[in-house]
Amino acid sequence: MQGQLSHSPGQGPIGASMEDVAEAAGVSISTVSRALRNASNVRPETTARVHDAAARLGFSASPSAASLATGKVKRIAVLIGSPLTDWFSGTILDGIYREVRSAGYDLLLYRVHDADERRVFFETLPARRNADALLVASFALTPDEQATLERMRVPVVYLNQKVSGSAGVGIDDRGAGRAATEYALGLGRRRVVFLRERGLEGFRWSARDRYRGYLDALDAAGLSASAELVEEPGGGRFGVSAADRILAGAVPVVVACESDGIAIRLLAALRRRGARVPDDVAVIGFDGQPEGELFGLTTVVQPVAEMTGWAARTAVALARDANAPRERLELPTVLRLGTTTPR
Amino acid sequence: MQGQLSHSPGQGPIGASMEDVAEAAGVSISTVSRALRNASNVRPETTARVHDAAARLGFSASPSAASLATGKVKRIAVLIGSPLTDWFSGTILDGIYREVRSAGYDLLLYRVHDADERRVFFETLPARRNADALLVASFALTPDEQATLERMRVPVVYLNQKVSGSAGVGIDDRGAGRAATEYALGLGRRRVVFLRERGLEGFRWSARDRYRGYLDALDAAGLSASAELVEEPGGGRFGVSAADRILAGAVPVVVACESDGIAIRLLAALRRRGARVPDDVAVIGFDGQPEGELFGLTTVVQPVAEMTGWAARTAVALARDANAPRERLELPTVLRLGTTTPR
DNA sequence: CTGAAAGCGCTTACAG
DNA sequence: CTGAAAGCGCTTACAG
Repeated sequence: MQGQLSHSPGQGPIGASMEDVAEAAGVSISTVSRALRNASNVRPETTARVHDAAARLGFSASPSAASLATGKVKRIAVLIGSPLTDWFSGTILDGIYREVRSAGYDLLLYRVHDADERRVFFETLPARRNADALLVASFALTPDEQATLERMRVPVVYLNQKVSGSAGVGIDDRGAGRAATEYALGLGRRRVVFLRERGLEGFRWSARDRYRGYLDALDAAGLSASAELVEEPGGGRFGVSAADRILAGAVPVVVACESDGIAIRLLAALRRRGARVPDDVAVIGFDGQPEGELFGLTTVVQPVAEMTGWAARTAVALARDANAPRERLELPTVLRLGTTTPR
Repeated sequence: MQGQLSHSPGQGPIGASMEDVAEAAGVSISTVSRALRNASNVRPETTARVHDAAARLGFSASPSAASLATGKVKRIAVLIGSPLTDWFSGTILDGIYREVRSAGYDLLLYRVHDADERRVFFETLPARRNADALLVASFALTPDEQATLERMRVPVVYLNQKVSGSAGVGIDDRGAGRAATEYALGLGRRRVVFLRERGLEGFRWSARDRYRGYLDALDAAGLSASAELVEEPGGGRFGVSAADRILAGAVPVVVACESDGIAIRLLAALRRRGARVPDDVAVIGFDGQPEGELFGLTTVVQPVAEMTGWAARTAVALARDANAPRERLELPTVLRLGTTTPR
C-alpha cells in the first residue's frame, strides 16, 4: 500500500470505479471505456452489458482523469466584462449556455468588473488549461491583454470586439451610433446628447464605439458635441441627475443612450419629473431589450441571438479543433421606432 | 514511444511542464510542486528559485492532473432555475462569483429552464465529480431530484428552498407574501389579485410560496381569492393583457406581484393605458430590485446580498470539507413603501 | 528541507 | 472485437 494517498479521510466512497464496472460486466476496463463512449468497435451486446453494469453501480467517469488522458477538458470559459445583472449579459449567457451544453461542454464563468478583478484575471489566467476555448464578451482588451490571451494557447472567440486575426462576431457599433444620431438630428431638435454609464470606460468596447459614432454624426453635421452625460452605473438613482441636467436645458432635446437599460431608467426619471416624452425630451436606446417595447422605446436593435449563437458555435468548433477556421462576422442593426421619438 | 498518445496532432506545445521547471530550478518535481503551492516545508530560497523558473517558462499547472491527485476539482457548480436575464439570477450569480473566486474556486454554471433541460440535468448529473459543491438557486426540486443529488456525493447548498437536512438559506416567502397581502387588504380596496408568470410552476419555489401566503391572508380575512393572474413569461408583451384584465374590473384594485420585474412591466402597461397608479390600481412588488425605486415601487425587499453571501461561503466551506456543518438560515424581509400604493 | 516512487482514473496505440 | 500496458501531469507518504 506504499504510495496509497491517505489525504481524503472521511470522504467516503466516491462511487464505483471503472474497474468495478469492468468486473461486473466481465470485461476489461479498456472495453468499459470504449463501450461507455459508444465506440463503434465494441460488440453491441458488450456495450449493452457495460452500460447496464455502469447504471447498476451508479458509475460516472472522472472528468479529471479523462481530461488528463485526452488533453481536452470539455469546458468552455466565458469572460464577461459587464455586470451579470445587465440584460445583455444575461441574454448572451443564456444563449451561450444553450449551445455549449448541447455540444457536450460545461460552462465556466469568469467576470471582470473592476480594475482589480481584471488584474487578477490576467495575472492568474484561470482559464488556462482549464477550458478548451474562451469566449470574451463585450469586453475591451488592451493589446497587452490580447497578447497574454494569445500566449495562453486557448482559442479565443470575441463577442462584440474586433481583434484582428481572432475569431469574432459583432455589430458596427460606431456606424449604428452614427445612424441613430443622424436620425436624432433629423428630428429638428437643438440638442442631441449622449448618455452613458461612468466608470466602465476601459471595459465596454461597444459603449465607447457608439459614442464615437455619435461624435461622427455631429461632426458631419457641423455641430459640436453637447457635453456628454455620464452617470454612475447601476443603483436606483441612475438617471435622476441626468434627467435634471437634461431638463435644466429648457430646450427640446434628444438623448441617445448607451443601452436600453439606461434609456428605461432615464424614462422613469423623466416621468417622475413630469417631463413630456417625446415632446420635451425624445429618447433613443440601444440593444432591443424586450422590456423597452413596453415603454415604447425607440431603439437600435442588435441581433443578439444571432451573435451569441455564432460565437458559441465557433467556440465549440475551436474547442474541438484549435485549427478550425477563425472567421469574423459583422451583423446588421435595425432602428426600431417607438413612441419615445416624435413621428 | 510505445504508449505515447498521438491523438493531438497539430496541437502544438501546451506549455512548460513541471519537469521543465524542475530542471530549470535545479530541483525535483516534488519540490516544484511544494514550492508552487508555497508549502512551509521548503527553504525560502528554493521556493523563490522555483517561482522564478516557473514564471520564466510561463508554467501553469494542469488542473486536471492536480484534481486527479487530490480528489478535489476546485470548482463550485451553480444550478439556476430562472432565466439568467432575471434581475435575481444576475444578482445572485454576481455575488456567488465574487465569493467563490476569492476563495480560489472556479464557477461552473448550470441552468435549467424547461422540463427538457431539467430531465437532461438529472439524468446526466454533469456536476458529478465535476464540482466540489453544488449551489442550487431558486429552484424547486422534487423529492426524487433531491435524492438524486444526495446520491451524487457532492455537498449541496440551497438558496431559497427548504430541504431538511441540507444546508440552505432563504426568506419566509409564504409569510412575506401573506404580510404583503395583509398590507394590501388594509388599503381598503375591494380586489386584491396576485400576478405571476406562467409556465414555471414546478421550478420557482418562491413564487409558489408567495402565492400561498397571498391565499393565507385572504383566507384569514374571510375572503375568497380573486382569479389569480398568470401571464406568459418574458417578452415585450408581458403585463399587457394583465393590465387589460385588471382595468376591466372597474374597481380600485391592488396587485401583488411575484417579483419586481413583473411589477415594473405591469406598471408600464398600466401607464400606457392611462390608468392612474395608485388611485385606480395599486401595485406591490417583491424583491427589492434597484430599478423598482425609480418607479416608486412599493415592494417586499429581500436581503439578496446576505443570502447569496451566506450560501456561497457555505458552499466553499463544504467544498473544502464535506463534513463542515450544514446549517439552515432564514433571513427577514422588509416592506418598502413607495408611491405605487396609497399613503 | 529534499527526492524517488507510487498512485489518482481514465484513454488509446499496439498486439492479438 | 478485446485486453494488457503505458502514459497523461500532478501530489504526497515515506525515507533520508
